Parts: sequence; C-alpha cells; structure tokens
Amino acid sequence: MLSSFFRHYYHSEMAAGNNYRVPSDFHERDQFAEHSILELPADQYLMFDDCWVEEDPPSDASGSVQNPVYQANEVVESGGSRSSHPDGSSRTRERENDNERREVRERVAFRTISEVEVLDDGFKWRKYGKKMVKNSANPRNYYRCSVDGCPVKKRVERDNEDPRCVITTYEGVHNHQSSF
DNA sequence: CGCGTTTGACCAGCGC
DNA sequence: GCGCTGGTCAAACGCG
Repeated sequence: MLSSFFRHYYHSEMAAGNNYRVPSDFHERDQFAEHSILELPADQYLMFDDCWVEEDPPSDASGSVQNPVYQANEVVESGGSRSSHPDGSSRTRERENDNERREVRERVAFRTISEVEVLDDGFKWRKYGKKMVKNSANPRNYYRCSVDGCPVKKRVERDNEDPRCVITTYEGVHNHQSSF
C-alpha cells in the first residue's frame, strides 16, 4: 500500500524507456513508512500523483509562473502525452534529442504528506546548505549523498501552500547500492 | 576525534 | 554593470 502508486509510476516510466531515476529500492524501505506517515489515514499515505519530472522550462514560458514547482509540472504536462499511465514514446524521442543538446539531468520531484522533512529513503545524506527561497516562508534544505564519489543530491522543502506536505527533489543517479 | 549540521559568504546565471 | 536569486562552500560548532 505504502508506495504502490510510486512503484507503478516508477516501473511504468522505466518500461516506457524514459530515463527517469530514483534511488534504487526506494519503494522497499519499510523505514520510510515508520518515519513519516504511520499516524496518517491510509488515504493520505502518499501523494505520488503529484510526482513530476523537472526539466528546463522553455525560454518563452518563464516569468509568469510564480511557483517553480508548478512551473516544472506544467512543462511536463504540456510537453508530452504523459498521464498517470504514460505511453512515453514521444517523450523518449524528445529525451534523445535533449541528450544531444545538453548533458542528461535526471531529476525527480514529488510531494509527500509528512511530519518530518527528511524521509528515510535508504540512503545516507549529508546536509550542505539551507536557503530561504522566494515565494516561500519555508527554507529549502540541500543534501548530498554521503557515499564517496556519488553525485546524487536532493532538495527538501516544505510546501508553502500546504505545510503538511514536503517537496523532495532528487537529482542524479546513485552509483552504488543503498546504505542498508 | 570523527562526522554531521549550521550559517554567513561566495559565486553564477539571469533580467533589467 | 548592477541587483536579485538559487545553489554551493567552508569554517565554526555540536554531539556521540
């Protein structure tokens, strides 16, 4: 139950050939539930329907959208044929074109209802920064995977519009197994 | 003593 | 060029 939607999302994306990644065996961490959401009703477990993949917005789309979170979301929705069950074929071609133009940036963002901001996703993180960001009363925290040589980073911030929610953004792919 | 966090400084990109 | 903003660095500090 815990992360069935996420598992479905993740595998459907991978099956579609999209290059989206999250930490391996993320969805199998029991500790994830213990830390974050046990006290919540089952139907509020996780809001992975708000999962999206951030991409660089087109240059003519910037400026009018205040919240970068939703800006990223809109880019995904308008740029391809994604739904909760994406076919991914057109996006795969877009990806290949993107890869020729710029380095691959694998980034996944999602929102969870959680009391704690640092969710246990099976990896060990080292905090390296904290910043107040515009249009949000909550600070954004920056973490790096503490495994030597691993390039993965994540940003964590509490949703300004819904303080129950935590927005987590992963960037990069782990070059190792989880810490457990 | 080693490791992780805190926090102000610094830097790069962008718009004007 | 200047100011704003987001992201990173690194010294100081805290804790086990």
